[in-house]
Amino acid sequence: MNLKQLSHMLSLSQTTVSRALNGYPEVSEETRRRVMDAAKRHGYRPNPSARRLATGKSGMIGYVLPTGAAVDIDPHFVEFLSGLGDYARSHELDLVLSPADADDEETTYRRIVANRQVDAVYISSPRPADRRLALVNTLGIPFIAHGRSEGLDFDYPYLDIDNEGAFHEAARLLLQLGHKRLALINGNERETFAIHRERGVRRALAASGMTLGERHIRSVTMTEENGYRAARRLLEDGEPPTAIVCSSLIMALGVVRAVRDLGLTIPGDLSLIAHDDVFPWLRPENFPVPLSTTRSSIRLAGARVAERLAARISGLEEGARGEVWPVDLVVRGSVAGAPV
Amino acid sequence: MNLKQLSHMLSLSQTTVSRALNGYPEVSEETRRRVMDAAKRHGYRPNPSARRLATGKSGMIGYVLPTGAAVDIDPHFVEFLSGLGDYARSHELDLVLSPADADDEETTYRRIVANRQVDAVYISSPRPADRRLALVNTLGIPFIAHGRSEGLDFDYPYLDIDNEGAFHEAARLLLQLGHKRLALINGNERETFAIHRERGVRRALAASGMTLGERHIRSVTMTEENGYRAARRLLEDGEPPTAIVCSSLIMALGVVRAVRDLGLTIPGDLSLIAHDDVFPWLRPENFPVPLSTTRSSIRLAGARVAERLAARISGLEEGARGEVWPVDLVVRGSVAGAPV
DNA sequence: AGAGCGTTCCAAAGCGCTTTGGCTGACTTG
DNA sequence: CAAGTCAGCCAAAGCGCTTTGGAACGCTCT
Repeated sequence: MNLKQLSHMLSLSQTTVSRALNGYPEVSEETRRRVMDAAKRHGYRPNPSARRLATGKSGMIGYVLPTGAAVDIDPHFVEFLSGLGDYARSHELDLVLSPADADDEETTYRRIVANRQVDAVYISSPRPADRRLALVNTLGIPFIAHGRSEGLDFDYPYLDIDNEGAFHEAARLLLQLGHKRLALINGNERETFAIHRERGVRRALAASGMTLGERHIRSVTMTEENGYRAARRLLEDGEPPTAIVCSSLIMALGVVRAVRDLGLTIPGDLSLIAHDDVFPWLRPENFPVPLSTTRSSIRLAGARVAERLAARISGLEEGARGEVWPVDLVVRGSVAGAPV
Repeated sequence: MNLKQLSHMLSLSQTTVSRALNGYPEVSEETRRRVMDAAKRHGYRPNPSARRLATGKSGMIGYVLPTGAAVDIDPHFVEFLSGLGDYARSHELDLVLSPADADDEETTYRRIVANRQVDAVYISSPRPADRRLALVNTLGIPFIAHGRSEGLDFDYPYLDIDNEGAFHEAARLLLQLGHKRLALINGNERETFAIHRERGVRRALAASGMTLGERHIRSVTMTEENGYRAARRLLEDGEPPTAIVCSSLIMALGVVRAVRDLGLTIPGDLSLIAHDDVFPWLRPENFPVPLSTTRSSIRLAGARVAERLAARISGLEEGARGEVWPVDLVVRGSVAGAPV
């Protein structure tokens, strides 16, 4: 059943039927109703390929997926996707993942824009001066960044959580509990979120007249193993920290293991707070000692990004609106006063 | 630059240019070369929307993503995706994720097929008598299942690992080490892979004249918490197992925690083997006691599925070819002889 | 020389939609 | 009452590609 047949059936022109269906004003209400009815009754669905050729709109949102033998997709991605899907599903929006060589994403961005394969894209975890943002900005395709960049000479729309605030609060709590030696096990230092978190911790320390020494900060890819190594190095130091703030639950697993291996205890010898993006399969309350966290559902962020992307596509949202979500500090058993 | 302009430029018809570019035989080699040259020089790229309308082929592969508030996407998905992307990238194949209500995926499958949105789909972890397989099979779209179903009255192409064999080997090893009380912490019992794994364990036990008692098998969703609970229930039983085979690394985390909480040790009191899909961020060799595993890279599977999907799209692969990959049994410190 | 054939190209008809630029007829306006 | 306005509809021209059904040409063969 295509437009031609449907319009013939109604003794109307394709023009009128098309307009009736797409809510254009130049068609009488009665005709519109008649058309809508017939369309529903015959299960007419406009052919997306045809519509796409005619309009240049695809009804899909895009994501360029960096791949390569040495590239690991962040496990958070799947949760973000869940949220995105939650929204997209109810709006018949599809998501197209365009795998790209991690060393040359630009080509892929250009391709999907030139081909008009998607109506909008989202960009995850932009780094400082992220080239992808500059690129999509000049290419003129609607987009939203999940996370922020720094040092760009233009504004852009984004959704981010208050990483700095979250880690500021976490550090402040630890300081209030009397800890004098704080350490930070952070994500890769090239990531903006890691920079913000470090900033938060530094700000809290500064407020108490302290600083974060070189030796008390580790920036690594967020794996269990790296968490372990970082923690060992910190704890085996001459002046080991009495409290650690850690950028992910997965790394926290490694920290806990290191603490055990060294015969120490949480929170007796070490207080620990980690950031929790809320995984269904690994929950901080189930850590050997329930883990205090700065919590923010990455899933909700996914849904919100999808929603805003849809709004941008339909022109409801414009400009470089930034949105920063507050982060909860959830205190559980893993923090205590500094050891004497 | 479109076909019309290019052909005008060459003083050829659109037909000829199109055929030259697409490798049809009815064009002379000289003309083809001339066309190819000009196309490359002017950076001509056929408009995919137009091509798609004309041919009905989209150059994309599809995946229906079940979503919903209560639905969690399997974290393995992201690794599978990595592999898929590795292959797809080099072939300019995109992947479209169509989010669907988890309770009604059928509508979405019908839509993407009717709309010819994708040239092929893959279906993950089919369950026994999986309706999706029956559906795509009748809809006639090329597909490949990652995993197997059971009890279907037709054959279908799939890629699976030898779950039964893997768990058979794991159980056999434990039996050889003198363990008399084996337990299995499995994935959801409705999943085919869980059924196969159970079958493998039972077969090994049967070969030694033993059986797997009701109390010694747990089938749960694969989270850390469920691993913990299952292990506690097993180990606090009157006749606790001396060895556990476990369906995932994430659950194994929970098992290890339970063992600790109960004041037991691995492998002194309990031997443990888990299945490892190979995550970059959680490695069995880094468990408190290095974990023995049945190992199979889900990432490689993703790449292979993409490859076969591409082959099916281009007609190079046909029929219901099944492919079963062997699984490595990697022995590490977590297994030992049965306690006396 | 004329029929027959294979090669190489072309014009035009799709694919199914949106959108431009009118056309009609009824209704207001001075 | 003529001119202007406006709602409501339509024909046809795109969008840029593939593919069908020839046509033209040069060749071989009888």
